[in-house]
Amino acid sequence: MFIEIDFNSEEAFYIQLRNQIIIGIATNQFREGDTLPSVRQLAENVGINMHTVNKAYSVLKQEGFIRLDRRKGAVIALDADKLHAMEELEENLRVVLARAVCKGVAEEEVHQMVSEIFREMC
Amino acid sequence: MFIEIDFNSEEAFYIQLRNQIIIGIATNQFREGDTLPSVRQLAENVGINMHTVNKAYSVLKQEGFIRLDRRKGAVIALDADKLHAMEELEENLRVVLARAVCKGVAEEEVHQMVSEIFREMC
DNA sequence: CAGTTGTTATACTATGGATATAACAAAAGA
DNA sequence: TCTTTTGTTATATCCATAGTATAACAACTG
Repeated sequence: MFIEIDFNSEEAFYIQLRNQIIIGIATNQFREGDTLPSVRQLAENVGINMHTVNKAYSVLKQEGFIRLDRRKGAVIALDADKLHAMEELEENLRVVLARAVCKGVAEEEVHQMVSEIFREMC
Repeated sequence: MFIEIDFNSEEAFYIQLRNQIIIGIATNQFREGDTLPSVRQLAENVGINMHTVNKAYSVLKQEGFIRLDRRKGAVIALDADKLHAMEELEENLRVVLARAVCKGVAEEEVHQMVSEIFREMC
């Protein structure tokens, strides 16, 4: 799995890391039980500070995507709190879709895009 | 149209304003040509500073949702750059859906949610 | 034993969010 | 004409966050 930082992006480094890892899990490049690189290792690989990686991992733990093990490090472990995930999804979709609707994107086009993205996942 | 600030939210005030106005446009509470409240007026109504509202309006202009007129103020005016909107939508959906997929949300459930949200818009 | 792990603590810089005043030209209303 | 309101611009300040830099410690690994 390739993780890399876009240093020109306005998105915070730890958010970029978080999102890429979540997409990695969704696309099955990381699976339940797999171990992520150590904070020092990943930090060196992508060229950022150790604490920034640590923050990304902390957020991922707090959001229920990984478990932080003293001996194994960061392990993929999903909490599967589906109700909470659905609520969060709806809030996010409402904003994201509103932006698209204003610019003339049709419902059918959204459904197609959703199907296409799901084809890459699971 | 009710615009209000959640002072406990972690989201920046100007982002909250931006999102609510965009949703307002998408749900037809604001229509092309309608005028938004003046920066001073809206600032007083929702209880925040004038410059924060000004920033929200600047972002909305830069993103192609309103036009800032010397005489009329902030006027709803969509640039309808659909190609750009589609690209942005796909990027956003990829992250948002990945989070949901990890927590066990099924494709069919997403389609239903999209349809439901579209029912509130247009 | 040496090296690596996660973890915690502290300190510093830079940036961004939010506020507070202030001022100005242009437009609107009386 | 006078006053008010408009958008706009310019400073300045305060605080939180992002990112980096060292450092140290206990626990696990080889």
